[in-house]
Amino acid sequence: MDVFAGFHGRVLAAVQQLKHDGVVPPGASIEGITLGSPKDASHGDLATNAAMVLAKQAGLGPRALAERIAPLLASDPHIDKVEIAGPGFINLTLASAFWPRVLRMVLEQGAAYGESAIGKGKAVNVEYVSANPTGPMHVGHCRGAVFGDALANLLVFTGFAVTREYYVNDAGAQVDALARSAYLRYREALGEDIGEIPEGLYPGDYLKPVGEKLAAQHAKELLAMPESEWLPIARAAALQAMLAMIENDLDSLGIHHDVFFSERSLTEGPRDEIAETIADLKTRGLIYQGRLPPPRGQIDVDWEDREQLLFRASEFGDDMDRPLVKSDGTYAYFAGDIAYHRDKFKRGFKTMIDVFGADHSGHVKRMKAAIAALSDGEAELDIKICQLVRLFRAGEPVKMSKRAGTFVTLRELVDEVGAGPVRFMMLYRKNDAPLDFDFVKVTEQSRDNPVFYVQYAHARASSVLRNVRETFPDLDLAEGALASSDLDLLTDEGEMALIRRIAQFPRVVEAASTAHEPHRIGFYLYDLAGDFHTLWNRGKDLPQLRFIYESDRELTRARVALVASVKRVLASGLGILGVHAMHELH
RNA sequence: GGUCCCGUAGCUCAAGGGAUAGAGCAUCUGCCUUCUAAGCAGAGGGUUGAAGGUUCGAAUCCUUCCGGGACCGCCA
Repeated sequence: MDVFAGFHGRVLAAVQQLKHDGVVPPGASIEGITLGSPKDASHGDLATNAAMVLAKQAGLGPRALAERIAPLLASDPHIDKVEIAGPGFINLTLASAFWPRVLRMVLEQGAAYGESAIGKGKAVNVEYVSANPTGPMHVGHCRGAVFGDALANLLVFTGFAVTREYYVNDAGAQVDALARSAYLRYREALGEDIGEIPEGLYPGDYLKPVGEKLAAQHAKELLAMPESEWLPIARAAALQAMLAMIENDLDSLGIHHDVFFSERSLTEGPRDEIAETIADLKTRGLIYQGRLPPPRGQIDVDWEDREQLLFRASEFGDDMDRPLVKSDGTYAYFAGDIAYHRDKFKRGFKTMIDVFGADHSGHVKRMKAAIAALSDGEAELDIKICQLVRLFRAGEPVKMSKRAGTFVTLRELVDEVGAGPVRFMMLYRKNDAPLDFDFVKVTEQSRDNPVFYVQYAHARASSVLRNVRETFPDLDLAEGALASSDLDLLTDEGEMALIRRIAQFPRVVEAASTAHEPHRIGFYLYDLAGDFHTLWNRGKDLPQLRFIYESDRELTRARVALVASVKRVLASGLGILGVHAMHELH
């Protein structure tokens, strides 16, 4: 629950009153009226743009209209001062008695503080990771995985019914290549010298256990079979092992999906869902046989101009129509992806979020086109593209090459710096901006390292709560008990700044959720940690500002309540990011 | 050639269409030996790539250009 929510209603009520009084036309649109916290503290605690938004419609100057609104707000007992400023802002200064309510709310609600009901229980499908099951996960997958997971957490926190989903690309040529690679390892396990793994197959050692398992299960049976018979067996075994490995990698980051959706199941299930999808599109008149122009500006010797089955994606904003069937007669990947999203829609998801890597940016328009076509515009698809991650070690780029085998896996990353730092850093950047990840920096104990800085604040708060027991052993430190402290005793500017910051948390959460931008939580936590550290440091020079103030038990109790609130919000925010809050640093 | 993303302080990046565009690092100036903990406080630093447009109001939305990155039937 946002502590400021009531004030927004107050502003709207004032506008309603003015409509009643004939100052503002009854039909005036109140869209765009906001109530927010000004950046500059001298502008008060809250500010609304109502007068500026309505000025034109009311035929009054913004400031003149503000003069009419202001008295209506001033009557609120929680509002101490109403000022008109700048081009027509109405700035509200809240009564000092208001602020203790914030902390009381935090302490009474505990883990629920900051939760929101804006999701209204709406079903949202978040698809993320969806790495090809052909090997271990590498760093490139990591960002999308963490992003999708944190976004899902954020949506849950704001009242959505979230399903976390992984689309398993277990159909197509690369999975057959995987199967052949596993088959080679099987022969190797039987004692055969297989030599070098041929080009186009997967050379990694991680397939050796699959070969050994096949050998143990089937002995030499598979050797006698034609490829058409052993391939499905090898494929199934390899896929199972790869998925287990991927789930294990994801587990090391605390990531767990609700649904693993098999691409293969679209055509090998009870019905051919891709054929159904194409038929569906056909009845909508969106499928035709035609030719595509060759790609311009690049030489493609393999280009073959041919009639093919096309989806009219261009009618829904895509740049051109898209083929659904390959020249060999099998479905193109896109056809399966449409069928998959159609399946999501049929399962009741009207809001879908796909988290893609930068290399999939070209798919955004066509996927949105497909969703619009299949749902008659009823479903909404947001696609979040995570840009590349560049690895550094103490400022030096880490060279990676898939061929040279110097590729950094997700597992290596987590093993070296830990899941928490990996998650936090992957989220400490907007998704559509590239991200630099420095192995050394994330483990540094400095203000420059936000992971440390935020964790340190939480550990420090925990430390205060431990230490206060020595001075006041009888203080009840439970949040519910601290809520009844005399919070009016908190009057220092540093304390007030902290309370105001804490009061922002619910709005930051809602804004981050609405924008699908979990990074905002990370930046908020950094700011909150900064306010807390600053106040702590002032206690060095001014002992009367210390949280634990031996000569005043009640004041200490109020300050401990503040510290407990900071700790709670830090923990909640870290929880959304999926980072475990530390009680001690080591 | 096209599509998408990015361009903000010296560097790395924030900023729900809102007021004087903010942090950290670096630089400069002071202070300091701890309520177990990263030392602390302050200062300077900007034509938000450029030019138009929409708006009461633009870093944010639209158009064009410049620069950087990703991608560009029949791979998934």
